[in-house]
Amino acid sequence: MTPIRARSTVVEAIRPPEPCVACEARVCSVCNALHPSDLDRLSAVATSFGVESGRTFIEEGALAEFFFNVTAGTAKLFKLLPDGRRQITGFASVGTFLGLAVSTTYSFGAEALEPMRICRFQRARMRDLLDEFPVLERKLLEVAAAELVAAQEQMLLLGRKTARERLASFLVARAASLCPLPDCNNRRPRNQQRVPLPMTRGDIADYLGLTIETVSRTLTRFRAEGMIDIPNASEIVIQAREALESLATGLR
Amino acid sequence: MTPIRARSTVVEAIRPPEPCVACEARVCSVCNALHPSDLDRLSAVATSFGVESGRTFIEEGALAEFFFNVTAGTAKLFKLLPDGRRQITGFASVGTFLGLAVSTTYSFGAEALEPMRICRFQRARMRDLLDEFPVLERKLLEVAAAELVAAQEQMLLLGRKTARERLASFLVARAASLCPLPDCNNRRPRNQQRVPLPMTRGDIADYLGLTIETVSRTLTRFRAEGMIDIPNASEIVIQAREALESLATGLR
DNA sequence: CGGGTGCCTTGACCCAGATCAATCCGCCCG
DNA sequence: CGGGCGGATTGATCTGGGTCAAGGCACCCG
Repeated sequence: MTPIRARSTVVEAIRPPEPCVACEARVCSVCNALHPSDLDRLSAVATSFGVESGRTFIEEGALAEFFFNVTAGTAKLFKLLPDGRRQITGFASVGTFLGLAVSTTYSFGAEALEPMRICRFQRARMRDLLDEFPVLERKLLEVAAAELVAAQEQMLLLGRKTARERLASFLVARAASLCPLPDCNNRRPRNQQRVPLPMTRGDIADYLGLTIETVSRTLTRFRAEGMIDIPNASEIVIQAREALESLATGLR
Repeated sequence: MTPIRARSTVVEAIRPPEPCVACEARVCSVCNALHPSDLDRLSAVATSFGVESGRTFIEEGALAEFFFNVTAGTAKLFKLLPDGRRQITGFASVGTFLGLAVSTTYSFGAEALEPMRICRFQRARMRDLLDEFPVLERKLLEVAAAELVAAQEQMLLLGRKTARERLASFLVARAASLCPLPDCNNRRPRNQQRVPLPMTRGDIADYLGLTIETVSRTLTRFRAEGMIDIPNASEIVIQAREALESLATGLR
């Protein structure tokens, strides 16, 4: 309700937030590094707020005042060229920690794909918290290292993979991210796995360095080849995971 | 002289190394985070060794036993697809810290472009060191965050920039990396700046997601347009930095 | 000093994916 | 129920950069 900053990207701010101990997103976020008994220290510096779908809540180049932690929903992270060309560098979903910038300004923008709930920390206060809990800093380093590995993988995709390989990689990665646990119920059939795509074809294109048309055509062709099913535009069903996986890894 | 591991990628190993206090690379590396009086702790776990030009000293997929710190020379870091397609994810020069992998295996390979000297730390021992010196861990987090920002910039390049924009970005970035200091002597003329290119055209191509031929043609065209000079294949001279910079940022 | 080897450059041609241009489809709203 | 709207799909065509193919050039080594 009450916008916090001049450039209102915030829809609704609640303070105090639901306490961190009760946070459902905690298990899959950096906050999990803290001992439950220390969570009230975290709650003390966190502010939770909602973001409506389509809203930009991080502006590339703006003063980087906060760190963020996604507790619900999905966002796209992107960089822009002056003429409007866009590269989506990743999608942030529940548990994602955002804002690990070096500079004083954000090096990327973020826009909600779905209604979101986000936890926000003042950078300065976060610094204190890191001093207090080295285990949290270690966790952040782990997360950063993992993202770096993912970023390098994406460079390989963008620099050297064909359109078919890019789409296959994307679908396989999406499917895998649904269920990091080996025997999640969604994974049981392994094939027939339903993969939600909360982003538009345009977003997928901007993530994979392609055009909307190529994304659409390639998906249509995957369907014709029996590798996927497309019950509706925002969901695909994997029909031949092996085939997709070997395409994704460039095995032809 | 004495190869250390089975798969000998190491040319020469010296133990004890030149002590860290005397290391010329320290000022531009993470080791600088430590107080000089603590450097002997670092020396105690470090091993320095030389790598000859062309030698692969990190094998993608191999067990990640070490962290590395480059103290002299330059390496290319790359990922491969099964059919040999290659993406160079970065170049590591003096001060670069390598091996921030999450997994137990390296997610990229590294090959020396020039004769190198490298400092090596057992991962397990490094862990102890990080526990002992949180300031070192903080420094690593900073470095990782900076690399993440650079990786996102590279994704924008690979996904959305034209060949000309890619080469312009590359040359401008190389020129800037020569001299992080604002008034380094090399920078004085700002134009006429000599930029060494220790990598081959093939390496540049694999870094920018292009082919050798496109790299060569584009550089030739830059020369014809008066933006650069090419005294020899492994060096260019920037003649019109403004023009290159606006090309690099996509301003047409 | 000559021949070889590994880049690098240049030219001719080709093609994967971009661009341009209609539809189409699902969904919302009056 | 109809019409408008924002994606998504599909078709036709174009093109930037890839591929294939000759040389060229620098450097090394015998």
